[in-house]
Amino acid sequence: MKTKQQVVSEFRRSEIISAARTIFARGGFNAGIMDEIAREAGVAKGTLYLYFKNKTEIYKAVLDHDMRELKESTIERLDAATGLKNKIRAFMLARLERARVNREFFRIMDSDSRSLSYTRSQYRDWLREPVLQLAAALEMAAAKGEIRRLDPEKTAWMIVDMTRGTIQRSLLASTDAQPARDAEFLLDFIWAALQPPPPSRKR
Amino acid sequence: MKTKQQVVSEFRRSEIISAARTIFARGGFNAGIMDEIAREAGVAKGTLYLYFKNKTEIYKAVLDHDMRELKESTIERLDAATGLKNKIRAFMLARLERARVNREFFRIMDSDSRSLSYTRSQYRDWLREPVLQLAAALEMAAAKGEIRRLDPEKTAWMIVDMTRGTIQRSLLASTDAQPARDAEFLLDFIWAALQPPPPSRKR
Amino acid sequence: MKTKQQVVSEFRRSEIISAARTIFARGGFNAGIMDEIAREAGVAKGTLYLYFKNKTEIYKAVLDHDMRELKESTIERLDAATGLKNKIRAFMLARLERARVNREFFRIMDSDSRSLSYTRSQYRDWLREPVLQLAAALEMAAAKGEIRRLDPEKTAWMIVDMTRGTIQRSLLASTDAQPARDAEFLLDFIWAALQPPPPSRKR
Amino acid sequence: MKTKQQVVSEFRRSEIISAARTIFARGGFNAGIMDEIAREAGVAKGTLYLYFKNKTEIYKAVLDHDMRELKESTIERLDAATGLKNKIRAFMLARLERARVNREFFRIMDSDSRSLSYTRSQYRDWLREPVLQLAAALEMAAAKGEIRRLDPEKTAWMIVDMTRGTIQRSLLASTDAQPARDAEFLLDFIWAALQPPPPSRKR
DNA sequence: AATGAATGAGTGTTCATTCAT
DNA sequence: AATGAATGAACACTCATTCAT
Repeated sequence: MKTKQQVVSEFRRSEIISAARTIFARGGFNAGIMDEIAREAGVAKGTLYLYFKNKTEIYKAVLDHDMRELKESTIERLDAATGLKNKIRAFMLARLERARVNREFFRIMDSDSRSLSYTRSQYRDWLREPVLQLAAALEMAAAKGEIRRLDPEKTAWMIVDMTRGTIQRSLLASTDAQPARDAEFLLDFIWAALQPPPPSRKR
Repeated sequence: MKTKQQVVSEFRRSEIISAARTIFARGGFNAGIMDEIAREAGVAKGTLYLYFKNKTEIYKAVLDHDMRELKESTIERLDAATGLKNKIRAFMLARLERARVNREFFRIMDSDSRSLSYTRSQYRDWLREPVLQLAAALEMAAAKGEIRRLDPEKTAWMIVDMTRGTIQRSLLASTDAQPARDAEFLLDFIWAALQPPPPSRKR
Repeated sequence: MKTKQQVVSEFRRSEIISAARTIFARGGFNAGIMDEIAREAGVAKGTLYLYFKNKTEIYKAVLDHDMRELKESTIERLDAATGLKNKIRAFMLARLERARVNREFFRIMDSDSRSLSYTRSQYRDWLREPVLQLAAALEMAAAKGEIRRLDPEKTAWMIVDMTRGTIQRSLLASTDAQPARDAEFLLDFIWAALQPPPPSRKR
Repeated sequence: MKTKQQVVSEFRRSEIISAARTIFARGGFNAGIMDEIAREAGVAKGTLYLYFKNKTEIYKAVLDHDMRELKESTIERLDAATGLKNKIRAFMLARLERARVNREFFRIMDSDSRSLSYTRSQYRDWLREPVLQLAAALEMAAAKGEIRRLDPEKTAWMIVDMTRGTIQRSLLASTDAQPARDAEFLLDFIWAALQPPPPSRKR
C-alpha cells in the first residue's frame, strides 16, 4: 500500500509534468522555461530538480507520459474492435479524440523537436507498435480477400498520415474538432481505396 | 538594369540564406547559430545584420525562399499536367522530388517551428495555393463524373498529408528516396479511393 | 553528572565534526557539502542544524576541535620535556605525529581558508600559545648561554615554519611520513643554527 | 611588429588578469566573482569569455603569470649572485620583495586552492626549479667544504619554508614588510646552521 | 560595405537553509 | 529530537545584437 509520502510525491511529479506540458506547448523546448514550469506547477524552481534531473528529463517525461497514454489507448481500442473497418475507425478515433482532450500534447508533437535529438524519430517509435498491429489487421483482411493487396505497413502509415494531418488542421482551426465526423470522412476515403476490384470489371 | 552593387548584394543575400538553411537543418532554430551561419556563409557576423534585421528574419528568408520555390514548381507542374490523375501525380512528384534535392529544407519543416510563432501555420498558407488548385481539379473531375463526389479541399489535404508523411519517412530512412515509385504507390491508393461506385454494383 | 540526553547530544556533535572533517578535507569549504556531511554522519540534513547554526559553524567546530587538540598535546609534551633541545624536539614531534594520525585536518589547514575570513590568521592564534612557550624556553636557554642570542619569538616561528613545510611535503608525498626521522633532521639543522659561537673562534 | 589589434588584445588580457588577481585575493576562488572581475576590469561579463574559456582559466592565468614572474626573477637573481651566501640571500630577497610588491598574489597562494585541484601542488612545481638550483648551489658548497654536509634538497626546502612563513606573517601584520631586514635575520640563522663543525671542536 | 570585438540580458542548475510533520 | 522535502538566492556561462573602425 502506498504511504502518504509516496502519494504526495507522485502527485508532485504529475503536477510538474502537467505544468511542463502546458509551458512546452506554449513555447517549444527552449526559452526561459524552468521558472515558468515551476510557477505553473506551484512549486519553487529547486523543487523541479528534486523530481527531475534536468530540463530535458522533464521534457521527456511529458512525452513519455502522453505517448504511452496514446499508444495504450490506441491498442486497447484496436483490440476491442472487430472487423478491419472497425479497427481502422478505432485507430483513428483513438487519436482524434485524444487530440481533443489533450491539445497541448499534440501541439508539442506538431512543433518542436530537433532541440533534443529526441522526439520526431522517437515519436515514430512510440507509434510503431499500434501501426504494426493495424498493418497486421490489414494483412489478414487482404488474405481473406476482404480488401485488395497493398503493402500493409505502407498503408497503415498512410492512415497515420491522414489522421495526423487532420489533427494538425484542427489544432489550427478555431472551431471545435469533430472526431466522429472526421473519422467517418477518412474512413470512407480509405475504405474505398482498399476495395478489391469488382471481379467482373475486367471484361 | 541591375548595377554591379545590386548583383553583389543579391549574391550575398542568397549566400547567407543558403548557409542558414544548412545550419538550421542541423540544429533547429535555437542554439548559437549566428556565428555558424556567418562562418558557413564566409562573412563576418556583423555582415549578416546588413542584410537581415535579425535571426528570425534570416529564418523566415530561408523558408520564404524554399517555400516559394516549392510552391512555384508545384503550380508549374500542376498546370502542365492534363487530366486529374496526371495532376495528382504532378503535385506529389513536385514535392517528393524537391525533398530529394533539398533535404535540408524539408528537415527544417519537419522539426522545429514553435520557436518562432511563425512556420507550421505559415507553412499551411504557402501550401494553400497549390492545394486549392488541386482541389479545383478534383472538383471539376467530380462534376464530369470522372471521380466520385468528395469534399475536394479535404481530399486535396489528404493528398498533401500522405505526401508529407512519405517524405518524412524517407528523411528518417537511410536509403535513398524513390520519388517515382512512392508517387505511384500513393497514386494507386488515392485513385482507387476516388473511383465512382460502379453503376451496376447496386445489384 | 551528565544526563543520558547530554551524552547522546555530545556524541552526535562529535560524529558530525568527524564527518565534516572528512568531507572538508576532500573538497575544501565550498561545494555541496551539507548533504555529504549528513550522510557521512548518518543523520538527516536538518539534524545538522540542530547542533550547529550553519556551515561555517561546523567548519569552525572542526578546526577548533582539532586545533585545541593539537595545541594541548603540544603544550603537554613541551611541559614534559626538559632541556631546550628536548623541548624543540617535543614541539616538532607533537605536530609531525598528529599530522600522521590526522592527515585530514592538516590537509584542511593546508588548503582552503579565505573562503571563510576565518582560518589562516585564526590558525596563527591557536598556534601562538605553544609558540610563545617555545619562545620562552629559547629565551631562557639564551640567558643561560646555552644558545646564542636570537629573537626568540622569530626563532620559534621559524621552527614552526619548517615543521609545517615538512608536514605539507609529506602530505603530498605518497610514501609514509616518518616523524622521528624528520624531527631529527630538523633538530640537527636548528640546533646547529642556535649554537653560540665558539668563544675562541674570534681569534 | 605588433598590430594595434594585438596591442589592444594583450592589454585587455592583462587588465583582466590584474582585475582577477585583486578579486581572487579578496575572496578565494568561489563566490560570484565573474561579475566583479568584469567590473574591476572595466569590461562586460561576456568579454571575459572572449579572452578566457572559463573561470578556472582566468584563475590559472593569474597564477601562471605571477608564478612565472616569481620564478624567473628568482632564477635571475640566483644566477647573478656569486657565492652560496649571496645566492641564499638572493633567493629569499626575490620572494620577500615580490611579496611586498604583489601582496595580492601571495595572499592567493596563502589561502585557497583545493577548489581547483590545481594550485598547492602546482605551486610546488613552479617552485621546484629555483629550489633545485638552490639545492645545487648548496651541494657544490658542501663539496668544497664551505658548509657541512646536509641533504641539499631538504635544506633548500627549509629555506623556502622559512621564507614563506616570514611572508605570511608579514601579510597578516599591519606594519610594512622589511625584506632586507627579514632576509638578514633568516640568513644569519641559516648560515649558522650550515657551518661545518670547527675542526678542533671535537675536543 | 564589412568587420569582429564588445555587450549584457537571460537561463539552467546548485546548495545552504528552513520548516511542517 | 529528528527528518528530508521544499525553497529561492546566487552564479557561471551563452549568444543575438551593436558599433567603432
